[in-house]
Amino acid sequence: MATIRPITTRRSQALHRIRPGGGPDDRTRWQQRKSSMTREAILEAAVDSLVDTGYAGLSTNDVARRAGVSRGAMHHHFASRADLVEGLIEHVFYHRMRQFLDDFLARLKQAPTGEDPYRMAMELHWRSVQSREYGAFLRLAVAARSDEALAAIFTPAARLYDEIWLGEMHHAFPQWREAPELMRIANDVTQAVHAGLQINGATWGDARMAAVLERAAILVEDLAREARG
Amino acid sequence: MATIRPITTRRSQALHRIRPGGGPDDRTRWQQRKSSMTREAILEAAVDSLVDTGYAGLSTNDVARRAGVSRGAMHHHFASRADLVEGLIEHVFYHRMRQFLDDFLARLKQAPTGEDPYRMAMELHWRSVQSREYGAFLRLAVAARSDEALAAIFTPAARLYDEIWLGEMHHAFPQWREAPELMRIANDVTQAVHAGLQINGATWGDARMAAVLERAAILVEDLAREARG
DNA sequence: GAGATAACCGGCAACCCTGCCTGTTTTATT
DNA sequence: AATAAAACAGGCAGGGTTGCCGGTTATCTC
Repeated sequence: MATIRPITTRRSQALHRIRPGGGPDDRTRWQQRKSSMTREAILEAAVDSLVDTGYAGLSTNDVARRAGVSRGAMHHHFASRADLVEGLIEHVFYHRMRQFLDDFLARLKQAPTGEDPYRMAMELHWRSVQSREYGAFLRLAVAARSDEALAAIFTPAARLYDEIWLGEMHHAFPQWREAPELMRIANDVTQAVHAGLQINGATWGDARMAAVLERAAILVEDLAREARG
Repeated sequence: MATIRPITTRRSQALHRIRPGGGPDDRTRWQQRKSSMTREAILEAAVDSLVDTGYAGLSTNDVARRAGVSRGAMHHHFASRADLVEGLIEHVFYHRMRQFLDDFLARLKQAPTGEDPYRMAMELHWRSVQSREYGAFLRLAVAARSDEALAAIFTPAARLYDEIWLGEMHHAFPQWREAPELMRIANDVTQAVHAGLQINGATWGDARMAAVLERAAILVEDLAREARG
């Protein structure tokens, strides 16, 4: 049983443990450093390509073009399209989560005493679903519904990050410790509503979106009240 | 201002008004009839192709193959991929809505007095988002987020059907007449949650999905209470 | 400094998709 | 019955994508 330490000293260590290989901040070997930089460039371009053209439209050619990298280099880092997709999934999950958690933990640390932490978290999550990475996530999630090969990579990754995510929430909101299932519901409802709004938002317009967001916030507050007593 | 008639005599006339051209049930001219039958077959195959391969992967070739139709016939009915997409969008919206409204109005008519109509409607909607047509809708909605040409066709169609949909709900639940915006929120929350669950469901599993569905149902009942007084 | 190794380059063959275009068969009109 | 028109068939060129492979350059190791 892991001891629960204050979040301010943790800075989402679970995420760091997950991250494979040394990032671009490896100073000793220039070759490896440059290599991992082009790798990152390729993955960033892959996110763009995925968001622009969709999963089926994602082509190694297009990605190499966008990244300003030769097809040879592309093939060196990712031998096949499947390899690229695998790296892409990792990349998308990691960066989206990292972005949210960094923002979240930072604001939790320096929060004004009056601020409602649930509203704050929901607002940050809402911002995170508007990111490029979430666009990529949506593409992948929808494609995985009917592509078994993709699902075989995507679903386990999604489950892993979901687990880490819930763990972080658990640490961030110790008030819910007596009712973890209520917190999980609050989390799931938030994510579901935000995902749904990303799907239907363009049709409904800002006003209707805002109304739904507000109701979701109230629901989470209700759950928090329920958890306290 | 249109007079409000009992739904049982209406059977979603608005939908019939929308539907372009005579369907396959045109008995006079065999040529036209057969033509519209292959057209339907093509569109059905297009739904399959869209769900299987995604919007970018949707190819006229593949659709013709699935429909068991020559490329010539394909080209005759839909001169370009864009034409096919246009027809496909119409087809998907129409059939999904038609399916839901038919089921909904039928069950409303013969509802046992004890049945909660909101739960019933939500259950039917949940079933409808599990349909093939909703899978196609998801593909299109996600693709339209970054494809302007697609969005130019998709968004107006989505708005039109949304309007008809809300109109039908309005007729079906006259109890909300005093608070139409609350009913709209109930509708939007339901659709958003169900969409979000279609995105995240594979990751979360059935138990978590059920919990979210239950909370959404409670929220809708709260809104109904609020609307009554 | 020299060999080993990793990073990168761009061409080739096979395949698929699109849009167009020329025929052929089936149905409608008169 | 004859002409018009709609429905359908399938080939062709142009372009894009994939996976692979031989060659080149930069970096690491000893």
